[in-house]
Amino acid sequence: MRILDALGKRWALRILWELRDERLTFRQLRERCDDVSPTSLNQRLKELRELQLIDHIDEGFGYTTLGAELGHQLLELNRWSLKWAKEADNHSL
Amino acid sequence: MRILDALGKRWALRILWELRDERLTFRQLRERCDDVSPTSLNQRLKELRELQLIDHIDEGFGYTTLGAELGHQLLELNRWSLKWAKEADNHSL
DNA sequence: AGTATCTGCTACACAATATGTAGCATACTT
DNA sequence: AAGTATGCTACATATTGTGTAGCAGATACT
Repeated sequence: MRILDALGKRWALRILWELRDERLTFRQLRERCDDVSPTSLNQRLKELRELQLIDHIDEGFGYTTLGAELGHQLLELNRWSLKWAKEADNHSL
Repeated sequence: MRILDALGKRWALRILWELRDERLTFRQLRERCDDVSPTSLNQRLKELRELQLIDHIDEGFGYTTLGAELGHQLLELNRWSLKWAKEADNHSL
């Protein structure tokens, strides 16, 4: 469950989500992630790089080939969560 | 991004994963999640219940209808992560 | 009635992790 | 040489998680 544990850490999913369709610099990524602290961001980036999900070539951070596949899954997850938002609201959340 | 943030908290994904094909009691869930502290488990369960992803009727904790859909996504994610494990190993991790 | 054994969950002291602000070192531009 | 990006680190503070013990309720059995 190595990957699930990694994705379960704070900001990990969010970081991957924010990279879904463009490469971002460290600072851009910070802004998108509600100004997460650079310490935390750097820590997560390090881990995600070790897992070979993202890399840091030239113009900032972005998906590796492997990471891109995960990104696709996140898109599905998001499509679902939009539906979730509707239904959960209907049930008075 | 309410849901993504919730899923990004520690143990959240793991908890959902462990419930993928059967209802579990509080204690069973603890064991499956590497003996996570009851404090953390309870905290996460509370949040996931508020999000209407899991419920607690009769025989322990399990998916709601909404949660079951998310569980399906996690199965996909897992299928991918198995493939990931192979490839990442090949690239000398 | 008493004991045993489940259940979900809380208390609390301690440890790990995240936050927020400042700023460094490097590179590129002007 | 001064300005402006980059990724990243330092450090004090706040938040969160951990680990152990145990409570209170329900069910079952003697």
